Amino acid sequence: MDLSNLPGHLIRKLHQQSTSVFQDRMKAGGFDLTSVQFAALNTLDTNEGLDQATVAQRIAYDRATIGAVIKRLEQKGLVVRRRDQADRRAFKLELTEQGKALLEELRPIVLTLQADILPTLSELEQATLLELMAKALKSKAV
Amino acid sequence: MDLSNLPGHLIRKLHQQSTSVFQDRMKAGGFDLTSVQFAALNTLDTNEGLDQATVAQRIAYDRATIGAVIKRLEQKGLVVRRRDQADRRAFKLELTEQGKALLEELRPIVLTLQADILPTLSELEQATLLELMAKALKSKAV
DNA sequence: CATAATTAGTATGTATGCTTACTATTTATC
DNA sequence: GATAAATAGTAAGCATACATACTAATTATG
Repeated sequence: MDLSNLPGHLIRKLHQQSTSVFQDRMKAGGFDLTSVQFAALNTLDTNEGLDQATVAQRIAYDRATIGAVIKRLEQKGLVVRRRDQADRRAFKLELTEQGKALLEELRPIVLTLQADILPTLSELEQATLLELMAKALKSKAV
Repeated sequence: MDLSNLPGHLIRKLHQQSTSVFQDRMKAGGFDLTSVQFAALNTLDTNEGLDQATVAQRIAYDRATIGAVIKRLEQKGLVVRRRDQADRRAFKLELTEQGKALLEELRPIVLTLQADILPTLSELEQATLLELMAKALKSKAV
């Protein structure tokens, strides 16, 4: 039984390649941010005042994981957490000026890097792959 | 900037879906094994006496990660490690009878589960996706 | 053949990623 | 309006995943 052609294995390796490219580019640019941290940061910019649970849902992580991610973003001075007065269980999250500035700086880099995740595919092949992945993620029957 | 259509994000979510299906099926069958542990086990069956570094290379993990994985497989009584007399830095890894039996039991389940990772794609679409992923993993120019 | 470079595995530290259980608070329900 | 159910966040535990540094052993090189 050869695993190497099974979906699970191919997907895992592709994910590995993807995060590796992201990390390399961040390191090359002198930035200290993971792809998860970037995703959280980016979600907050377009939606000021979200709480952690909503951020988690938007980028498809569980609450426990996002809690730790936000904690690190806060420690880096990129995000602030304020108790939501309307719902005192929750925090309202906001980017700091530093967070906004970093995000503006990172966005073009992250956009550029996407093509390098799939360097051996033609434009058409990349588009096809993205389309199929998006479809594969839609409404699992289960 | 919408991340949801970028390669990195789609790949991560697909990976998430993939591991989730694997875990669900294992749990449903009453098995206690992760996809990584299965991959290691499967590699050892077809290649008795491999060392950890080679296993890591075969399934594309780093040495530190595979060391912990093998340790857990050993604790579960599925694998034994013997010092390689020809190279006393290394261990030769072998499946126990229990390991072999479990593997035989799991293989058909793992094969079946692969289709459920991509439930919304047609046969042709699945084949196309696998082909493109395989190509995307080939010889990164860098 | 002595020493340098490499290699196998471990240890440590950081960061996901998920589960279960817990507290505090809010919403639903009777 | 009291109580039950649900929700936000945290805590603890387990399992990847990778980088760096370390020890022990092997191989390359002068």
